[in-house]
Amino acid sequence: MHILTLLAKANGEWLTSDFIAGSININPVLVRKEISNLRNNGLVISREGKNGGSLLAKPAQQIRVSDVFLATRQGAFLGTARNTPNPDCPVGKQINQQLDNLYEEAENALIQKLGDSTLDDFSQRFD
Amino acid sequence: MHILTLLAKANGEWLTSDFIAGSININPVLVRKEISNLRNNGLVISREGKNGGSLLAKPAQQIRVSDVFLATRQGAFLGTARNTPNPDCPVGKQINQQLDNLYEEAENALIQKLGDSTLDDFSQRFD
DNA sequence: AAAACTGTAACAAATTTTATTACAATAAAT
DNA sequence: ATTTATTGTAATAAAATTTGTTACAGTTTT
Repeated sequence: MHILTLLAKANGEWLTSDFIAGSININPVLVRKEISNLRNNGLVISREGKNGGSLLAKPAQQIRVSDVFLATRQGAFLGTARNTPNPDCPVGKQINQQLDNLYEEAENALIQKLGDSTLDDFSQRFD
Repeated sequence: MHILTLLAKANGEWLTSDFIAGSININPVLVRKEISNLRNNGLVISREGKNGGSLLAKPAQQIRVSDVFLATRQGAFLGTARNTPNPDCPVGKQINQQLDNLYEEAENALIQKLGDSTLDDFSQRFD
């Protein structure tokens, strides 16, 4: 959201990973990695070379916050089952599947809520 | 949820941390730590000594899934801001506050959804 | 040709999570 | 009473994940 907000407020200027990293206060390589992901999800475009940088791929009014969530989430966001429960226990045997079901329902409610507002709405909250 | 589901299906029997750990397939000390948290949140009661263990503090019909979420979440669940953005950037200066606002709204929608079902509903999904 | 960028890989450091060991305190069973 | 089984908790260790760094080839403008 930080990256995208900067891009939304850049008004067509190509922002460099260095500039963005300076605002977030992290390493530019991490910014480039995340931008790579946002690009793969159709939210930004980038150009290489001198005067390169990134730009929103479409108007901020057309990017829902849920699109950002979907692009940036990594697997299940509510609890990542890192353990392998006991298959000989009736609960252990099914718990991961049942939790996945529960999480999916919960996520759908969340996504619906996040679909109510756009990147433009969000970025207008800043001075 | 795994711990609570086992307790819900135990029908008044005191389950030991060893038994629960065997179902989850983790170390019993981790179970005792989480039970300590659930106890502090009024969801389970425990007793020490021989034949000790834990029990639900109230009927599973009276425990909403949102109660479990609220008891077990650690801080903000959507993105934990571990970085300190640049205070000299208009976006950096405000981003954490604005994200907190966004997350809070989103969480409220999630909590409302999770309030629709109870631990009893969840545990009945198991054989 | 030089300068300013991106893209990406390889590696290192820091942080967080998970596991283990240990043991005092407690309560039931014998 | 003593033994046994259990919780509660601290201290420490190991493993996994996240974050940061360095390096450099490739790209595009000047």
